[in-house]
Amino acid sequence: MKNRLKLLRAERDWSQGELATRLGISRQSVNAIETGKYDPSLPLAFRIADLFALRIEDIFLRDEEGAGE
Amino acid sequence: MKNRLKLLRAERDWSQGELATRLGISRQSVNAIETGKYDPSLPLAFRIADLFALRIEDIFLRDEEGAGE
DNA sequence: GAGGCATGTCAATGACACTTTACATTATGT
DNA sequence: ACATAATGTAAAGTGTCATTGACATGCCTC
Repeated sequence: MKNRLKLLRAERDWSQGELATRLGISRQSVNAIETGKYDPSLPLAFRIADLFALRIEDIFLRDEEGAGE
Repeated sequence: MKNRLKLLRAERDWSQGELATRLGISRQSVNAIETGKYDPSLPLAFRIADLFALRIEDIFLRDEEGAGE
């Protein structure tokens, strides 16, 4: 399960801490998700999608998706 | 976090056990998700969406969504 | 009424999501 | 050189996801 979180965050010039605050989670959780340590829970994935006004499928990708690029 | 799992399963005439097998999880897990005991992990949510050929947002709903119906 | 099937639920266990505290690194500014 | 901000990482703790095994119910059929 890959994700485009780091990219989306960079587009908005947000630090990990700032994104964490907006999501109501810890900075370390943001870091862990970005660096692929684990996947967020489904409710958190929805909050992330809402924050960026995107669909979950546009932020989180199956491991094959977009891999060959 | 609500979900339309029971409905989608009924449309296909699958038992909880049959759905569980197709998803590679236990029957009790299917039951627990359907009865709202907990939400699936994000990877499992993707597997469910793939199985029904739907988007996650079309199966799992924020608590407000479609509530007033 | 006995047998099978689908469902709901409970207890116990292991794995993972998320937390706090803490430390190291790198870059920037004074 | 010192301080600050951002990032990466680690350990320990809590709660939730998901597991198996078991038991009870209702339905359907024989």
